[in-house]
Amino acid sequence: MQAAEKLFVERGYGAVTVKDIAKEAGIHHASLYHHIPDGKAALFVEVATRNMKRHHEGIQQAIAGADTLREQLQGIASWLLSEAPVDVVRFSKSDLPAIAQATDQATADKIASLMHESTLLPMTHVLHMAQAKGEIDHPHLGNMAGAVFSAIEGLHSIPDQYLVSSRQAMANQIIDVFIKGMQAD
Amino acid sequence: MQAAEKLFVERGYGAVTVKDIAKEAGIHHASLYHHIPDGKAALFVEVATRNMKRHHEGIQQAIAGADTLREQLQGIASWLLSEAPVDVVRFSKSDLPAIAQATDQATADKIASLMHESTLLPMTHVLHMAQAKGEIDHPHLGNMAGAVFSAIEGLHSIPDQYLVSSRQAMANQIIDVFIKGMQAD
DNA sequence: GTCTATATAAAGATAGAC
DNA sequence: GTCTATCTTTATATAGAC
Repeated sequence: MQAAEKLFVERGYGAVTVKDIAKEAGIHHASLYHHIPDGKAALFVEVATRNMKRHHEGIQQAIAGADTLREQLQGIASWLLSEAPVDVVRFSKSDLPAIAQATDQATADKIASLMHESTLLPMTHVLHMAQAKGEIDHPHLGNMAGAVFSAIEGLHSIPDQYLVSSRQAMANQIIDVFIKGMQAD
Repeated sequence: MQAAEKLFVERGYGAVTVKDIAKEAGIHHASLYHHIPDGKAALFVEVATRNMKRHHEGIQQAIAGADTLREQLQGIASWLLSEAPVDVVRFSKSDLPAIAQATDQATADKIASLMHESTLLPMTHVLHMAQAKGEIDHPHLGNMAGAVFSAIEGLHSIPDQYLVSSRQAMANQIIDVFIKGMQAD
């Protein structure tokens, strides 16, 4: 019944009502409270946690299923583009402050940490492994991991009708530019 | 009185209440309706339009104030990092649908177009100019413009306490990688 | 587990005094 | 132009029947 995940992740905490969720699930909104006795904020926390763990899993599998940096990043892009956008800006500036107020700061901090561990750390790890193998040579891999991540996620914002090629093809172009730009002269 | 801009742009339409705006402006929320007789949605439209026009102006000036592609992109980054985040994902997936429902689809479409013209088109133009001068050589400049934009905007999501170097320094690193990656072999 | 009905609180909005 | 007071609608949440 956690199709709440879709709505929360796509539109954010404040922009989704419990009625929206109930409607998506095909039940009356009062019935939802049987499943979420602790209310909307608790549901968001649960759903955000699930979502981040799924992302961690998906990204890890994408990494494990490829050998070269290019293939690994393409696999991560494939995963990210198959999921609802991970809007880190909205998350840190809008969702988490609201959750911190509805519950407490520690809960919000925990989700923020989980997000970082689930998305940026694996990306950074991939770059470090590639650097150890000599595929790239760059002094700021953490920054580059964030940049690649943001660039790929940004593709979600392009409406379908404006797409000239697939988002995956565009992601691959971006990845190629990053890899080439991160190589030693 | 349009300090509503700050709140709307930072947190999004749904996450900001009229009372929040009134409080930020230091007046009672009922007093706000003297200035916004057409309500919250109309205010958002007005504010979003202003915001996009300011961005267009800021980006154009950053471009005009520099000669090389690197300096122009650094100038654009400096502008973007001095402003509240432009969260295109939240905008397209959350804010605009809400505005379309509160007003009409045409109004939402207009803002979306303005956003594209104000941010991505100037960035793309810069890349095309640089290509004409031989600074870069890449077949998908529109995609690259979006990628640079998203990568820079993503820096907003890093909390101050986690910054090891300034956002501008990180933006410059990203720009260098992009330029090098977009150059011909 | 799901519904109807209802309570409570918050948000958007208006009226009218000053 | 700003306030207090009030209205309406919407949202979160609970109670209790089925």
